Amino acid sequence: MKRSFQIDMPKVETFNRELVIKHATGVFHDKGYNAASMQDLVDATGLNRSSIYNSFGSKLDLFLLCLKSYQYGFHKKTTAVLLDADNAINAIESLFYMYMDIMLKDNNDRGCLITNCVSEMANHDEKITSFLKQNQSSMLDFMEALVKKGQLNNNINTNKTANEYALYLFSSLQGFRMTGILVQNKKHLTSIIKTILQTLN
Amino acid sequence: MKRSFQIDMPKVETFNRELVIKHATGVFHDKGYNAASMQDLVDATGLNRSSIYNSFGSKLDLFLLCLKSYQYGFHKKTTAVLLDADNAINAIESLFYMYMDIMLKDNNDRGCLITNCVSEMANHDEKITSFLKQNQSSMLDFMEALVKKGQLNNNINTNKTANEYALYLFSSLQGFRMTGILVQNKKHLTSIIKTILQTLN
DNA sequence: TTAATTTTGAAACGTTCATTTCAAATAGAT
DNA sequence: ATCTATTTGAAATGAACGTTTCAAAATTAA
Repeated sequence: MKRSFQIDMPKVETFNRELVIKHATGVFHDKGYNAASMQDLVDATGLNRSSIYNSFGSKLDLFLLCLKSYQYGFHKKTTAVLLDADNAINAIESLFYMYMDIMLKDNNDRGCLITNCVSEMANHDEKITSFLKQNQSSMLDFMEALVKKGQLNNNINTNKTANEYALYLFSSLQGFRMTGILVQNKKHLTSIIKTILQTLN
Repeated sequence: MKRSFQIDMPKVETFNRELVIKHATGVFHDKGYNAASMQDLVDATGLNRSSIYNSFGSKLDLFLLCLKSYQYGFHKKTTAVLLDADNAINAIESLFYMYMDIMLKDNNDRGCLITNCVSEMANHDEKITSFLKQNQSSMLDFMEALVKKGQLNNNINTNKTANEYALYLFSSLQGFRMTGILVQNKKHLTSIIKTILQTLN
């Protein structure tokens, strides 16, 4: 990592870092952290064992990068959805539908990488737990801002505070993602979304 | 397993089968399936390696027994809660509070063993997936019957069918259990429960 | 071309994994 | 006491694990 301090810059990384992380993310997403072996990652990325360690540190370090990349991917998709929506309730609804599309795309959905990570690793590794808490916190902030806007524009009722609805939506979204792993039925999933949102109207 | 066909019945199992499964369940619940090693199970149960294989088959077989035992434990707790409740909406609420108590009891909740299993293993192993689907199906049936009763007694509104509310509650419960892993805050969890139930009134 | 630095490949590291093996100890039924 | 089937303990199995090592190949600035 002293590359920028060097005068010479011989042999530089040849592989596409983003692509490698994308492939690694696929492995972790499909198998989970513990069941994903270094050999799986070697096979999926096309990189050599030692190259992975050279460039990414350890399996856990690589996993953390995948989590962050996944989080960023969500962030990008989300802002795209939000720009399209004319009001808060539609934005939230579109968000759920965006997830549903992802869930139904693969025949065997493996759920949300981050939610799976909560289930598999929360309160075990410190770095992971710290990431998960930060992720949760930013998700809640995001939801709260969205609800607050909806309440100001009278799209969302004020039976509960924005903070309370944010917690509810956060919890509901996790449940929805979990449910979709086994319920691969568009009608059922749509019904769940409608019922989740019913209380906000 | 030909024991019952034998005339003689020498040396019989000495350990308490239920207790062994309870201890094994603790390990699986804490670490997840993949991260739980046979050594962990040997340590936790006090049984010898070979005794575990003799009496329970494989690690996966033992895990399946733990899942079933966990499911049965839920069933027992649930029926106790239901007998105490005077109406369906109270029953559902008590159910969520029952979960909350479990979640707050341990400082570091590890979520629901079965939900974690969905996240870690669904759509991988056939036996596991079959168990999970059966569990989901019976949970949905249970919820639907409860909601139907509530709707008959005018405790639960008929904006949605009992089947739709069952799906919603099932999804919500999973989300609630996931959320509780990182949100160890009674006020927040209580708020989530209230918001989940608001739509049924 | 040379010097500098990284990637690469292949092998090996020591550990841990789930599972098996088997002789010895054990205990119920006769 | 004897027979019979099972549990038990300890060791061993081979495979897979994450990680390290290191010489050779590769690449680029000078």
